[in-house]
Amino acid sequence: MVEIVNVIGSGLLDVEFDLERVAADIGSIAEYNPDKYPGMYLRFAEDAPLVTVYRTGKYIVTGADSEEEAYSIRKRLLNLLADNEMIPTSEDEWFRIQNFVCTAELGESLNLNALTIGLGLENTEYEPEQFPGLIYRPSGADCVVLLFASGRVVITGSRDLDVAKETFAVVQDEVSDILALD
DNA sequence: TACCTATGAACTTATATACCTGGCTTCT
DNA sequence: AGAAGCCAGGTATATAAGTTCATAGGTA
Repeated sequence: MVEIVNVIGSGLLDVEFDLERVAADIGSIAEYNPDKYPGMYLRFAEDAPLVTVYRTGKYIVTGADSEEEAYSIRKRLLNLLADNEMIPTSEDEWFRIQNFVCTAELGESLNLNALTIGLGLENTEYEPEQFPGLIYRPSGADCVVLLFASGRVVITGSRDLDVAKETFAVVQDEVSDILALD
């Protein structure tokens, strides 16, 4: 069972913002400290995903629990800007999911040293003194899998949820084959 | 050698995972 | 006072973004 824990998306509005003014107009849900970071932060509610808006009109949504939530936050951003007459009307406007961060469970404790060998040294990184997880980059898959001795797994870097799910299924098979020989 | 351009990396945010360490508090 | 426990932060992963600073290379 692959569970989404974080969705990151980015988009473009075909306008240039004066973030100082935008932050002032929007009020307390906006936070802008150009000395610290060039983006303006926007959070609709305490536990809501974070939106980072840039001078160029580009923006990022981080911390969504689903693709739907990321899109609904984007819609709220568009509505908010429209209400404040910073209307981003353009054909160039776009938004896409850039990264799904997921967790999953293999249901058994893992011998990470055996897995490093079994999954292939060229595809794995395991330095327990540096980080307790095994970093696995399955060849061909455009995502990265972190495996922990507890059997818990993190799948990250995928733009497509189905890719993350398929990758986990493959890893699940590979791991059970390797551990059967161990 | 001096100056200019180009590249690249750190910064920030979210999030799970887990292991170590330092600092602080609490209990004996 | 010393031991024990707890909490926070650093370690690593992906990804977008703009700014800023460093370094590399090339040209004069």
